Order: sequence, then C-alpha cells, then structure tokens
Amino acid sequence: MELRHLRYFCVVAEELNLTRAAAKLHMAQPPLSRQIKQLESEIGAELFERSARGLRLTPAGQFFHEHTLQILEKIDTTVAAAQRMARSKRVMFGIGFVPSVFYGQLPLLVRELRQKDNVELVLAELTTVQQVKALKSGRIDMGFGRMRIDDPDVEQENLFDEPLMAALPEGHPLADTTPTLAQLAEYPLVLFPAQPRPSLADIMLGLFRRRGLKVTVAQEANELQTALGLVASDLGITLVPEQVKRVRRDGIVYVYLADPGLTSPVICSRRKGEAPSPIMQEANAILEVLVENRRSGRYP
Amino acid sequence: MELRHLRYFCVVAEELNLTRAAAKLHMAQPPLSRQIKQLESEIGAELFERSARGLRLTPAGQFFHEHTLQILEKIDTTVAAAQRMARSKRVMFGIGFVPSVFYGQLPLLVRELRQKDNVELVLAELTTVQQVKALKSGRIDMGFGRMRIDDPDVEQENLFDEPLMAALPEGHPLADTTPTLAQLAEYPLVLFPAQPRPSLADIMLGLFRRRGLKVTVAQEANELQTALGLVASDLGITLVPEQVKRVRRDGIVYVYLADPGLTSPVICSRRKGEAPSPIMQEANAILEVLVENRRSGRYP
DNA sequence: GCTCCATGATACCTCCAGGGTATGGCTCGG
DNA sequence: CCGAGCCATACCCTGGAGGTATCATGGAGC
Repeated sequence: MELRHLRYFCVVAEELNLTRAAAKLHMAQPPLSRQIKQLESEIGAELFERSARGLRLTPAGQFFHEHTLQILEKIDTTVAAAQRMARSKRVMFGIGFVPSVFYGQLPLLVRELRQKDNVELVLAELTTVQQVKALKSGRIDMGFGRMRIDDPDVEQENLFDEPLMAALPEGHPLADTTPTLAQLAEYPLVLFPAQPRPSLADIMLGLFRRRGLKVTVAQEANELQTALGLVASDLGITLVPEQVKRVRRDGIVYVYLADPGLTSPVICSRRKGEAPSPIMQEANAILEVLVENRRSGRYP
Repeated sequence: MELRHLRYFCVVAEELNLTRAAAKLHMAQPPLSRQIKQLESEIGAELFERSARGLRLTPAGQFFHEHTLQILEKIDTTVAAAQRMARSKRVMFGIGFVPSVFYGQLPLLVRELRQKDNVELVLAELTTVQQVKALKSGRIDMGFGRMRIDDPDVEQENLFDEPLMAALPEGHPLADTTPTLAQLAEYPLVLFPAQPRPSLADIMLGLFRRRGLKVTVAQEANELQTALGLVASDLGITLVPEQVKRVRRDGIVYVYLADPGLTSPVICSRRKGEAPSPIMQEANAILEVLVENRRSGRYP
C-alpha cells in the first residue's frame, strides 16, 4: 500500500464516481479503477459497493475514509512542522509518559512548554520500560513513569510519592470509610493495567502480598477508563494514584486508605551524563515549580 | 511522497546507517540512499546529517521520525479496524463536536458507545458549520455544537441550556462575587474562539451588545487553554460555558453571573428524515439519560 | 420491452522510476 | 599511509503505474 492509494481513495470516496474522480486527479479512469481494486485487495475488505449507477461506501469504507483523511492531514502537518523546524532552528523536545501520570501536573508542564516558540513538543504514551529505550534512542528527552528501572544510561529522579486511593462503586460498604488494605482484600479486585507488564498492577499486587493478604482478581483491564467502568459496574474495586480522583465518573467514589506509606511514586527519567539543553533547563525549572506546588499542597 | 519513503526513513532513522538499514529492508544501499535524498528534497528539509561515519538525525529529522512512527502506526490500526468491520458487519458511527462541549457529558456518551462491540466510533472535532456538511456527506451521524444553523437536511435539537460563567484571574476584584455583565464589561475581554467565525465569541459579544454594553477586547485566542492562560496571566477576563469549570487551572477562578438567562445552548444535530439506525437509537437512549441527569443536577 | 447512455471493468501497450551492480570518494583508526 | 566502512554517483534493467480502446451492465426513458 502506498500513499497514492490513500489519496485516490479519498477523492473517490468524496466523488463516489470513478470517472469524475479520475478527472479531478488528472488521470484516466481505468488506472484509478485498478488502484482502488488493488487497495481493497491489499486491505482485504470491500470499501465500495459497485453498481451501474456509481459507487457507495461500505461501512468499512466509510470508516476507512474518515481515518484516511486524518492520516493525510497528519502527514501534511508533520511535513509542514518539519520544514518550520529546519528553517527556524527550532528544536524537538520529546516527553514520554505512562497514562496514569497524565491526570496530574504533567498537562501543566506540557502547556508551559508549548508556549515556548523555539520548541516543538512531542508526546508519546510509553510504558516505563519503553521510556528507557526511547530515551537512549533520542526519541524522547524526558520520561514520566511509576517504576524504577536500573539502566546505566538513564538517571531517575523521584519527584514525589503520591498516595494511593481505593476506587469503589457508589454505595459500597467501605464507601464512607477510610479502609485498610486488609479490609479491601475481602473484595474482588479489578487489576490494571493488565498489559503490558510489569506495571502498576504488580505494584498493587505486591502491596497486598507484602502484608500477607490474599486477593481475588475479578477482572483485568488495560485502561483506566475501562477499570473504572468495571468498578462502577460493581465487578470489583481497584487502587489508583491520587491524581486519578480528578476523573469523576458517575457511580465511583474514591477513598483514602488507612495504611500509612501506601504510595505510588512519580519518577522522572533523563539520559545520564548529558549537559542539559536550554529546553531541558526550562523544563526542569517548570518541573521544580510544579513539584514544589504539589508538595505544598497547592494542587489537590 | 509515498509511504515507501516513510517506511524507509523510519528504518534508517533507527539504524542510522544506510548499509544496515538497506539490509534490513532487503534491498541494496544505493536505491535506499536515493529514496532518502528524494524524501528530503520533497520535504525541503535536511533530515540527516551525513558524515563518513554514518548518519545523525537533525532536529527536524528527529521530529519527523517521531511523527512518522505515529503515522505508520495509525495506518496499521486503521487497516486492521477496517478489516474487522468488513468481517464482522460492524458499523461506523461518527460524532462531530465543538471543543467546548467536550468538557461535559459528551465523554460519557462516547464511553458508553465504545462499549458496544458492534460499533466503530469515529470522533471529529468540527465547527458547527462543518458539522452540517459532515452530516450530509455521511462523515458523521451526530453533531454537538452551540449554534443554530438553518439547513433543510439537518434537524437540530436543543439538549439543554448551560449557564455561562466568567473566568477571572485569581485575586480579581470580582473573584468572590456574582457579577453582572455590566460589571464585567469594565474589564478587558479575552475573546475565543477567534477562528473560525462565527462562534461562541460572537454569542459572547452579542450578549454585551444587546445590553448596550461596550467591551474592549484585549486579546483573541483560538483555544480554550490559551484563553485561560491569558486570563491567568491577567490579560483579561472571559466567559465560558459552565462545563468548562471542570478545567481547573492554577490562577483561574470561575464565578456565576448575576444576570439571569445568560446561557449557551448545547445543540445536537442529525440528518433529517432518516430512520434511526440501531446505533442511533442506542445513542439517543444514552443521550436521553445524560440530558435527564444533567437537568436533574446529577452532573455538576 | 427495447434502446440508449452512463459507468465501471478488462485487455493491452508504453515508458518512467524504483531497484540492482559497479565504483568512486571521503573520513577515521591503526 | 593504508585499509575498512560508509555514503554518493553512474548506469542498467524491469515491474508496474498510467494511457487508449473497448466491453459489460443495468437503470432511465420512450
């Protein structure tokens, strides 16, 4: 498959007429017809329903059209941004993050950095393990995760420890209490993220295990939203970092835990032994303020 | 430019060595070299710095690499999803929305619909005007906006009226009050979205004008986040729909207005005279519950 | 029910561009 | 100073993208 196919497909999907589409593309109708067929056979799905009176998009074709537009759009903006960067000596700054830190201060850091007009920000959702690799390859310059990983080329800084909270379905017996882990262990658990491991899920399991508590895992989920959905549906309870409580969802209540020291750290990773670039220095300065605010409780 | 270029570029950017990259791509080195040069000349930017000892990514190249990965990834997932749809007779349901409704119940609707396994959801941020066009072309099936637009093929339903609030910088004289529009008119205004018009900005201006109040527009912004940033920086104040107060930002306070009837509607658009598909029926049912919840105040 | 026309599909040809081979030129390490 | 690696250039070859001519089909109009 080539971009040609996508470009042709978009025009045909708009015109729903091969002859007209071909004219618009400044080419003859037969080769266009062939390219479309080729696209369909490569994808392995019918995108159009043919009739003697023109074409109609199948549901798959409709879907493909929508996303093809987005893809072509993204290519255009990417090329344009790369050109800008080459001309203006702007520089890229890549940030990797695990989803669970994106409910806290990270958006503030991103927002601040975006304001700088000499930096092109790139965000990538990556697991902590992937972050290490991405740091080394230069794909990102800073990573935010929740796990410590030993690597000689990467240094990790513990920004702060965030309390864990329990997410319970509304009306749960423990909903208005400050339960202990032991109390929570009585109820089935929704574990997340189940994929890819190791992850916060293992930290959660470790907390129970270290206290000699046996838990029953009712359900696994890959995304926070799914996990919360399962909790709201009363399939189980789960533990989440405090920042997640910003995600208000009908049918969910968050409660603090009685056990002291039940925390999940937020860890910033950088390449070791590298002189900080100007942008890195700016990022560090912003980060310092955010962490300070957080410690002094200015952000809930 | 063709996908081939992007695929090659990605491998080269990872290997940083044309010979090895060529081997990985099962091709000879010279044609690869040529394709990369061709890509660079088409983009009009150097992506690599050549040396006798291999290649290095320029900042633009780094940026391009990151986004190229995303593009290729998106193409893969799009193709896979289209295949799934063709096999399983899933159906597409497209939703268009203006940014300001995305802070309210819309995410709940999206979340519910995503759970259905016979529907492939497509979201598109579109202005109300674009939504009408997208509805007609079948790109989306339902649109959420804040403006009434007369079109014979589209029917609009007023879901509810949402109070407007003022967003003020922290410490503003009116911060702890319930001000009137007349009081607010004394201060410079941050207008948004400035592009594309017509938009909420015109509704805001209309509210002042209809009361015979003259406002000074200190600054225009295109995005909510920018607007709030400007407000936080004390460049002016602005009006926002109530749902926006979910966006907590340091340095911003939201206050209700004293004037009654200062509201911004949330309007749902659909194609007129079309028998609702099963998915549309499900969406309508969910919507009804959400609107009911909203009216009875169960969602803040 | 027949014809006509619009539209997509098929057959076959042409030619350009993508890929191959051979080789040159540069830089760094020993 | 020489050899090893690496990328660039020159030149050739072939597959496939695009063109032309034509066929097949089914709905509109009489």
